[in-house]
Amino acid sequence: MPELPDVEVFRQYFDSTSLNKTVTNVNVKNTKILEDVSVKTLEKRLTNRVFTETDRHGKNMFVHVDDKFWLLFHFGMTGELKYFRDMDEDPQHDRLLFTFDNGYHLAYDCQRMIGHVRLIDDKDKYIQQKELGPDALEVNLSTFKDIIGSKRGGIKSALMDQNTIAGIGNEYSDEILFQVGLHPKKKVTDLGDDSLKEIYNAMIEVLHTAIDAQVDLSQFPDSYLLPHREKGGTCPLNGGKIQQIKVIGRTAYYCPDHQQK
DNA sequence: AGTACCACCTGACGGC
DNA sequence: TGCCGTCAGGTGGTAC
Repeated sequence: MPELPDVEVFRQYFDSTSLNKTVTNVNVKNTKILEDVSVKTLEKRLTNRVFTETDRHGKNMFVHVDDKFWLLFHFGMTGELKYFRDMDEDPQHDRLLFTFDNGYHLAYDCQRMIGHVRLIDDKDKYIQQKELGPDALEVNLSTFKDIIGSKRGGIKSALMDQNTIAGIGNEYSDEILFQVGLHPKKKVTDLGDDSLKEIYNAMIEVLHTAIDAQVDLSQFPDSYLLPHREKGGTCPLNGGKIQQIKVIGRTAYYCPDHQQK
């Protein structure tokens, strides 16, 4: 599901396909994905414009339009981008389609329509208004220890809280805790300085590794949980059976043999 | 402040 | 074969 590494790969994909071309047509195929903007306004403000650069904060992708304002993509659970020429390649759940002056198209495909698109004038102000925490790949160790260390609940919920650190969701929080050998429900207050530092290092390592692998699970290291994160999965470290538990309403996967409370 | 639970939304899957 | 309940999970709202 689109978490920080996925969104970063989408951003790189967007950069390599859709920058510096004039948008000749904007086609909103399902209005449910629009947030605080009408079809008319979106079409009017994007037609005949150029996407000039991109940025990302957590799971949010920002696209600068004529260096003036921003188009925000949030991918929800099932969002993705596809760039193509012939309309027979138009993906099944295309909700928003751009056409460029070279005849190619960019589709925002979102099966479950939990993602959304909106226009933003001031990106930093938007991040502030949403009260998002620092981006997981931008935050430094000292800030990480301060903000995670001040939490009272479990470590998994702290890592997934976008207002604490932005970018980590259910799957990557499982991977990070797997790498450091901590139980998902371990209380943050029971963690020492060294543990927080280990979690921080694992977070950076896991996120970079996933981006380098272009989030292709078959390219992940053998020692990673994610390729084995399923019912009946086997721990790649000790052959133990991967367990599932509910943590703040999410299904957490972990290896009980080496991830203890 | 943290957690529990619900809603949004579609499609896959298991049970009968 | 086909219908139904459940689940996936990012986000946001409400209740405790």
